[in-house]
Amino acid sequence: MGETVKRNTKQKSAVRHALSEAVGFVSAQQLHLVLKNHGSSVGLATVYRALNDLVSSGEADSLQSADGEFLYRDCGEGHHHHLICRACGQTVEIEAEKVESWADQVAKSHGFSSPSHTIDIFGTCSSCQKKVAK
Amino acid sequence: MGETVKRNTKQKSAVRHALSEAVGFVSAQQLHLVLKNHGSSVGLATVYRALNDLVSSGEADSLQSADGEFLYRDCGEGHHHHLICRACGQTVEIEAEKVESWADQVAKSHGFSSPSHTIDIFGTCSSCQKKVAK
DNA sequence: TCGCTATTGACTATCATTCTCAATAAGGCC
DNA sequence: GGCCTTATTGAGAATGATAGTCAATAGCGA
Repeated sequence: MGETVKRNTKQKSAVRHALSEAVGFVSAQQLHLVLKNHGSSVGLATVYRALNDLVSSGEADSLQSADGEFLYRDCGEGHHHHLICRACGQTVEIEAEKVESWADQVAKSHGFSSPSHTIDIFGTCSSCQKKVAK
Repeated sequence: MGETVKRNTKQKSAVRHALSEAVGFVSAQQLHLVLKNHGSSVGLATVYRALNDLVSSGEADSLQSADGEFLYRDCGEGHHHHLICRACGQTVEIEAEKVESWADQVAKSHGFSSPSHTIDIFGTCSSCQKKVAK
């Protein structure tokens, strides 16, 4: 059974860095574009692979947008949730300890083990409200 | 400005009915298969259209599975959330009034309007736990 | 530096979902 | 009931995100 030894490559660091620079959530495609525009000609497939690695190692966070696209975000700081503007994509990090424990309790009370959850709030941020109101 | 007048068609009713028969969440593709097997040769595109209509009219609920597929469920009874088994797909409906209002409050306190949210809990149900343990 | 092999990148494959458009049929009107 | 307008359908093709393939490349331990 081979434990694959991870290697650090320029490409992976490039993706990691681009992700840390990005504001809010970005798609793999967006990241790929950004990297191209900055000279790093990283392959699209590599961006996907790097992002998946980052997510499974807990360095990044992922969620699905309303139309099913996967979005990623830099996230060293443990588990948390997001409040996302539907219009401009601005993201606010949310503390949700109560909800966390609620979710775990609900799962346990129904006999479900190893619970995880998806909790995200969407809305229109104040500046986007103004734009619409204009 | 054209208000498109909706028509009731066999196909739409067929989808509605198939959805109401289905247990838990089903994908559009699954529904399409079921309909085919039952003789109704409804087009796949039509299933998608019907499901979208049902969702926007509030007759159905939709969520995204972990791999980005859209799943649908019959749902006349207003807003609620789900506890879903990762292994077998079994679904439990959850009351979450507290969490609802928490989500709305969080949104408002950050100046976000017209809040909506995505709250789903995933876990392994007791019978699937047994299977694995075997 | 050498060698092994994880990783890359260009391409292709997959798969869900949406679009196109001619043909069909729902439902109001007579 | 029959007619007419037009929403809806269905088959297939288009789209678009993500995953797989495989030869070539490049980490990194020795």
